[in-house]
Amino acid sequence: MASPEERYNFREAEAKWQRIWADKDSFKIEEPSAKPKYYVLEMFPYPSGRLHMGHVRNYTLGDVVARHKKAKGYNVMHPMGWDAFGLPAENAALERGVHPGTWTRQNIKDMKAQFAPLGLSLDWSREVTSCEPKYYKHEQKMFLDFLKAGIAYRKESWVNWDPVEHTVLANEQVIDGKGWRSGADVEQRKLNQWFLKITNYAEDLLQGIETLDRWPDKVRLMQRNWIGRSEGARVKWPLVAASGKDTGDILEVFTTRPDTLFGASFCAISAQHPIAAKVAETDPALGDFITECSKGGTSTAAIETAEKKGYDTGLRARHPFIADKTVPLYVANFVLMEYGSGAIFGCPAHDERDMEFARKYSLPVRCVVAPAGEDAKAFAERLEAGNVAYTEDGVAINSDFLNGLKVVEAKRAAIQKLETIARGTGTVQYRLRDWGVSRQRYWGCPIPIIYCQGCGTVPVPDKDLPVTLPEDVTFDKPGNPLERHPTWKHVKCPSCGKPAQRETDTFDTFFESSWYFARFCSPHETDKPFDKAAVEKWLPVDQYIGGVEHAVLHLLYSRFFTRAMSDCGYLDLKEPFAGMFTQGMVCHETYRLPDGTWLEPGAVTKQGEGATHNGKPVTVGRSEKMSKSKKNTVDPARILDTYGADAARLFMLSDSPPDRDLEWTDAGIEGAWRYLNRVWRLAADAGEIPPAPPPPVMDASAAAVLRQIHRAIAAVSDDLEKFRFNSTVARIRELTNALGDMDHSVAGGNAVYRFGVEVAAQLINPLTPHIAEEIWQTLGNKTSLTETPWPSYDPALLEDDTVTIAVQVNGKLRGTITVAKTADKAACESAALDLPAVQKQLDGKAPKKVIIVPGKIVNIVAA
RNA sequence: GCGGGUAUGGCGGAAUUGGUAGACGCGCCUGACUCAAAAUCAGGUUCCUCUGGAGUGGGGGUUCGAGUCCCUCUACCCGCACCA
Repeated sequence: MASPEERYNFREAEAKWQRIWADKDSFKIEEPSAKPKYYVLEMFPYPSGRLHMGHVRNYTLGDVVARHKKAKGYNVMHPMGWDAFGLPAENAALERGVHPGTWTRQNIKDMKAQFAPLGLSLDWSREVTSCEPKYYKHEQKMFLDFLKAGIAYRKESWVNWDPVEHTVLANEQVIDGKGWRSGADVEQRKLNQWFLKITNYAEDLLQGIETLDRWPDKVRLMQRNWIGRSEGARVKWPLVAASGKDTGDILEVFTTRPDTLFGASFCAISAQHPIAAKVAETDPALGDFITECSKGGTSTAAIETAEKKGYDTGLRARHPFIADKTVPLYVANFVLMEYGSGAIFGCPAHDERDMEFARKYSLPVRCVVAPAGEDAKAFAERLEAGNVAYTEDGVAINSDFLNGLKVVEAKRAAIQKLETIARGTGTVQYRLRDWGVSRQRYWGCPIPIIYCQGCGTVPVPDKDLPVTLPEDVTFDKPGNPLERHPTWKHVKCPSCGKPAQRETDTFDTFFESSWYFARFCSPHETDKPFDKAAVEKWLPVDQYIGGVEHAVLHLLYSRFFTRAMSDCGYLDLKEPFAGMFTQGMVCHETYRLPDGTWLEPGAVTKQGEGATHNGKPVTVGRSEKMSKSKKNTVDPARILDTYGADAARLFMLSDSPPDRDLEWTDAGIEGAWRYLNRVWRLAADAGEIPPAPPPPVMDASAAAVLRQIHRAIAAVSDDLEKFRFNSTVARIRELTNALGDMDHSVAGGNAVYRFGVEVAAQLINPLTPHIAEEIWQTLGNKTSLTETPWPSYDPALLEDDTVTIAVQVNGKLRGTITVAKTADKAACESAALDLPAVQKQLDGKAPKKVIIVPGKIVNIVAA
């Protein structure tokens, strides 16, 4: 038995319980089981080789859920694996000459070892590694099924091209329009690439969001906006050459504001639009402009923040409604080829961007919508003279047959007319684009396609799957190693037998993460990706947890993939994640020397207000996301070694709400560590008390603590369900504070105290499982907390008979009264009016009005 | 540029439907124990011009009553389709 003075030995205890859990297979699912299933999943990590605090936070959150649900009587599945394909492995190969496979597999080994001391309730027997053929072969098959089902197709699309390195760059590798390594101006190039038809599912993905009631509203909103459904019209504008003759081309423009067609003053097309290319053939200056637009990368952010520029093609476009009216056609750098038809019409009076463009190129501004009830003529004059567009609701003016209609009605009428005169149609447009899955990289899943001169695009036959990556590749030359491998890409055409070539592109790594949650349900299946029955039993994931940075892409791709897999007969499900939780980042203060170099936290000595490094003053910067570049990282291994897993977990859970950013502080982890020792001393005391039920008659103080214990169970249970882990910790601390303060010598004192410590161990178990088990054992329990049901509370013990309520005069607090819970309004009022502070405020006058909310407040309104 | 979010003591945060702002903790202060330190324990800690007043990023509004609802402004953070 530990003496109260002895400090808690986390090293011994944590290793001991981790061994016991492993020996007993405590975290495997029960099979068979009558219990309801619960699937807890954290986003599987990219094996960078170093576990960082963001991982620790993510997996701790999941572990709390998993352990709590297990105690609540669920059959819990909590797997882990590796998102093992990706760019960093190729960068390592390039920079250090290590093979991506060697590097990745070593990292997995290292990281798995770093996981162990965290004490997570993971079932490692389900581990999956996405870079292994036994995993990725299934997605090659899926892709071929998608191809058959018309979900996969090939088309040309634009990429960031580094002219020096001769490689395609990721957007993050394009910095200010230049390649990150070469520094050369990045160009946009067209390549043939594979796409998945996620746009076919746009409406269903949008509708599905409504069913995701256990997702954060902000994520649902972001997905809705990403899909970006908008109703509008496609409008046809026949083009007219400078000579006044029709060219025969018809420009198709998408607009959400067909009601403003009468205010059109120009049309604009993307620099990548076919018409732009055609005009450029005879106009070298336009060619230069297009080249200029192609510099700076493909990212939407870069395109939309660039200065708005246009080039007048000299062509004009025929207005659909006004006979003989034409507007100039520009090529503009802000028009996206990927959205709508790659062409817009500009109505400067009612669109900010068009207004800016019109002022820059001296184009007319014609007001065609005025706010209802205002003098339309005066409003129009003001608007046309100014630089601010009017984008609000209103009534059509200067618009022929639309005049007098409200915006919504005018849109409808305009579309109807367009359709009648065959100059356009009403359509629904989505911002969502098809998912480009081709990557010109080595370290990814090979796309199982063969190109034959005679037969064209030929899928690799099932019997030849998987197409595995060759291991003997070199990274000494720029470009994709698969492309220049001596033999790998040269194969016989499966259909005609003549020499043919493999597709050398690999899949986007989002491909692997779009179905791994299903693979976890039957990870050892060899001839199919997963067993249908297993997937039907375990999916959807009941609680998915990960960073908010994945709020759109990964989650949307997974939702799409689940639908696509269902359509190909793999399963029968639409939504893979029933519950979603997005955690915040882990941040730390930053430190810099006067010369601007970043310093690691360990290199900085803090003294009072200031900080120094080897005697030199250090600037303490604000807290930012932990990153290698700013050197503000804290190594979890060091923390675990110094304070143990429980302290690290407790601090991460207690300091901030899980969905917000967490600031890592040394003081915080120290505080958590001290608390664990305090709890440990309580437990040591309680261990001395023989178990006994509380006596029927006990002292009022002991009875009050007993009520508090029951309140703690209720509050903690509720907080855990709602992901309020920081207040969970606060509630548990309140409980242990009360236990520490209570007088054991009163009637029932010992029994209540012992019961309180037992409950505290159970409540804290999901958060700090090692010390909880140790306490549980100290109290003489023979079973593990992993097999112990969650404590229940007696609702009758949750509340006191009396309640203290606030008394306000004119909304300002002047005192409190303590009344019986059942006290009526009259009793509350007279008690409140009796307060000396209230008397003073009233100054002898009668109150004008008294508002009484029983159990809450009395507010006296004085004259 | 577009989309999403956040703002409360010296610090992290709490306040679940509009009802006692600052729970719980960190830090700090005072005291006890100690030769001393650490650890531990007890007490205190929103601010101010302090018998009162102010106060939840700034300004305005609704209400008996606003951190919470509405309008407006500011600052910071995240995502933007080839990082994962």
